[in-house]
Amino acid sequence: MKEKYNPHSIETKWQKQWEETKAFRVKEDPGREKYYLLEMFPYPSGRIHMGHVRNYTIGDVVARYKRMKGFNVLHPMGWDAFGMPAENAAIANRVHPARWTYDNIDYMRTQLKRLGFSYDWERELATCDASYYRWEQLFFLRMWEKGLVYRKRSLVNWCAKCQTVLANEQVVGEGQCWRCDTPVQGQELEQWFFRITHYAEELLAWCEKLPGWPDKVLTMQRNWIGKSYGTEIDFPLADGSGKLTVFTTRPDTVFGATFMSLAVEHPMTLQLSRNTSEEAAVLNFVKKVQGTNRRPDSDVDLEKEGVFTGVYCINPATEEKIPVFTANFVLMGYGTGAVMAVPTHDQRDFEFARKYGLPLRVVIQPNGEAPLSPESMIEAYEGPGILDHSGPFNGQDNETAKKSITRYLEEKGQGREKVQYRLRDWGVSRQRYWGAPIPMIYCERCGIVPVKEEDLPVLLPLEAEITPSGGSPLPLLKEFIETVCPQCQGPGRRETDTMDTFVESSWYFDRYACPDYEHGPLDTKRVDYWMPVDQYIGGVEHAVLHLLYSRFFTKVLRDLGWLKVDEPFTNLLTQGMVIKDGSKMSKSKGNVVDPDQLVKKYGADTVRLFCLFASPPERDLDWSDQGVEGSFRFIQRFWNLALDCRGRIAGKAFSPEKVPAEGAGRSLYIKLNQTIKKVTEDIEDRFHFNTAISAIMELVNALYLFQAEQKDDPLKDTLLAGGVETGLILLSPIVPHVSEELWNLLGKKGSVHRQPWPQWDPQALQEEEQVVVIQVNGKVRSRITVGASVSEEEIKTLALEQPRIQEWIQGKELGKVLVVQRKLVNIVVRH
RNA sequence: GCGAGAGUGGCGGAAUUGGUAGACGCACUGGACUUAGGAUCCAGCCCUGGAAACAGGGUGGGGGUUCAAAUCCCCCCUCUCGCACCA
Repeated sequence: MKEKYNPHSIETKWQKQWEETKAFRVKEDPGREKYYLLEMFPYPSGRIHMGHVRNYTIGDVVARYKRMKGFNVLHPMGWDAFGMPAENAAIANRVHPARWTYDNIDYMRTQLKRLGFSYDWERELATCDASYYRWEQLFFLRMWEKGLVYRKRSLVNWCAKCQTVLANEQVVGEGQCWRCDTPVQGQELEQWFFRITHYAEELLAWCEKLPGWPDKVLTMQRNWIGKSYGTEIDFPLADGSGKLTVFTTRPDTVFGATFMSLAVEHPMTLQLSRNTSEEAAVLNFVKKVQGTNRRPDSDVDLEKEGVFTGVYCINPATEEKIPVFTANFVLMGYGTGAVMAVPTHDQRDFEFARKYGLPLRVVIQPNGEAPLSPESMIEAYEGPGILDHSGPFNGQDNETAKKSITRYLEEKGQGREKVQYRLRDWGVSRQRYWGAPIPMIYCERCGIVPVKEEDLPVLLPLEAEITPSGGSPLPLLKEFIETVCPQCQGPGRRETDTMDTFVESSWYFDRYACPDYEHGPLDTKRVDYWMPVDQYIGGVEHAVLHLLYSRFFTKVLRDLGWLKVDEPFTNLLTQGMVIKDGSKMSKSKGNVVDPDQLVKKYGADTVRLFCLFASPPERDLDWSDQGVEGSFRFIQRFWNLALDCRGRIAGKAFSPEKVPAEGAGRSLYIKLNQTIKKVTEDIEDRFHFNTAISAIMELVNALYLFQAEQKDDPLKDTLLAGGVETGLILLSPIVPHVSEELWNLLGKKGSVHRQPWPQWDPQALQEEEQVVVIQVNGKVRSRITVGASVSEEEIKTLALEQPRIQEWIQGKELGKVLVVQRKLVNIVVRH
């Protein structure tokens, strides 16, 4: 009697066994080659979603595959456990964020275990544990000592809903909060910053040395860092009271600068207009601009506006007096917040000049075209050309002029070459409760004083009451705030801001190497063994956020002496989203598929199989309930095959020497080896599990036929045994439970997961008979089957002899006959 | 506007270096088994013509290179993602 495939009993049984035997625990072993496979850890939001299932299934297949290939595989899991949702839940359900978070972790852990992922659960960590974040506080102190942390008053991004500041990287779309989509407002606040700009050049340079990363991600990072070469030019104020400095990538156009524009936030804007007749107008304008959203809409450009500040400065090239404006389109956050305006060669300045009747002077004439004149121009000319109206530089081409004018200004002491980055420092202060406290103290006498290292951790007080208003309760908590200044022993006040949760996720992968280490953040010996991560897998939405921060942090920890690696992730796989009915799964769309229910209905193996089979990992996965049924059917099909021939193959050991030299047995053997090769290469080289699975399906189809047609031959039974067992091994990383069960039911010893990964027999692939396609003028007209020993010359002859081919070439002039690798013959004829 | 990626049957997707377009699966159609089938097995399944053999067309559109193009080159269209007044 054949057992029925019952996924639940099988899966519970093996999961229990893996758990009890700690099957996936790893130890550092310098004698073995390591492989560190990591998936982006989840935020414990309550339940896992299909995106997690997909991400972790992809990772698990690779981890299991690498283990079978003999690597010492680190495959850990943990929780990105600080963050806003816990506070929101606290308000909504009157439950403490800690309680909510740890309950979620407990539930989600069981969900992950039900999917059969091969994690070393002994390395599990949660970033909200003091045993984790205490080290982050230590990093903060050391970075402070090195000048990599500083406090500064500046214009920051404020999310009114989350009631906190956001980093530039966390402002997404059209200026919205990455978490809640609320439009972000600008606010002037004093904040803690990490000096990521110190590493701008290195972060950029290493983009060239990460061949295992997708180009898309590297491009996004390069653009985000945004390096450009240009010149800083000083424009003295006309009254001699100082100067304004601009950054420009077009120093070649400086002779055309007929006015200047300052950002409304530029410190000089209000200062210059003070006590002039323009003061009121400027003040008005600044207020008005700051009150509006200045991000241009996707389709309509914001109209350029500005007002005269009442003062003039001197163009250092022309020595002319030019007016200084403040304008709504000048950004304070880039360059110096002041720009020289060249209306003829910059579209924004052109529009501005036309609106306010400011003078235009053409200083670049396009090559070989009619010369430009200010009267006839309808838009700015931003292309290359020859200098005009530029004094001694007339006649130079503009690229040369960039250098010569910069040199000229340098000699005058009014300019210098400048490399400008778009990247700005990482604001890490969050006005939130559920995060790692920033270990700093304010003292009236000593100013800002770091907490002493021996006093770490600064514990997040768990007795805090979350207020329904949504603000952080920390500033209200006397026991927390009131402390002693470590320097003068006088009264001190603790920093109540917590750290951005992206700080925690910037080094968790290092801590997995030694999650239990108590003498420091990282145990050098273990971390050096495991780092860097060989393969990192996660969503592309972190292309600049988490992935840039992690790269930065790795370099910081290296420079602080805790790490030896320059980069954290050697290879990166960004998986696509899970889509249903044309859009991303979301509660609001109502197209969410619950992993729990699927596992309940079909079992984890089916869910895993479908996630891998439906599309290659980097593409979006289109969810299909019928597709899931198909995956379930395939598992059953394999189950039935294995058990149907259990009697025939029991105790029969496969050996390649016994394979028949020809016939159905030989074909099956060839198919088997083709499958091993295809599956191995698809997993190893490109993570294309979908095609790996198709190949196994083909093998199963072949085994079915073979089993039905080839009977009464013990030799064929051993071949069948070899086919079924190899199929099981190939499938085991994908559907681990059912493969282990069948391995057992077939009476095989040990665990299928401990089997070495099969190798293909290259001989078998070579000697295969080939179908050769015969084309006439590129169109397929016939096919012949040839053996391995047939030469190209013979194939050519055979092809021409074919009656069907004769019909096509008869009476025509025979041209070239091309033979391609025993695959194809193309006969060229003219008529 | 700039940058990146994609466009292949009714659907998800194959075709790895230019060499049989549509593997594998889903859906659908027919058949077998059956009291029954929403189980299982077998077969068919790009379009047009044809009973079939076969012929012609076909990978977003147009052009080109080549014995041969989904694949390479040029132009255009559509979609997705990222950045976006960056001086």
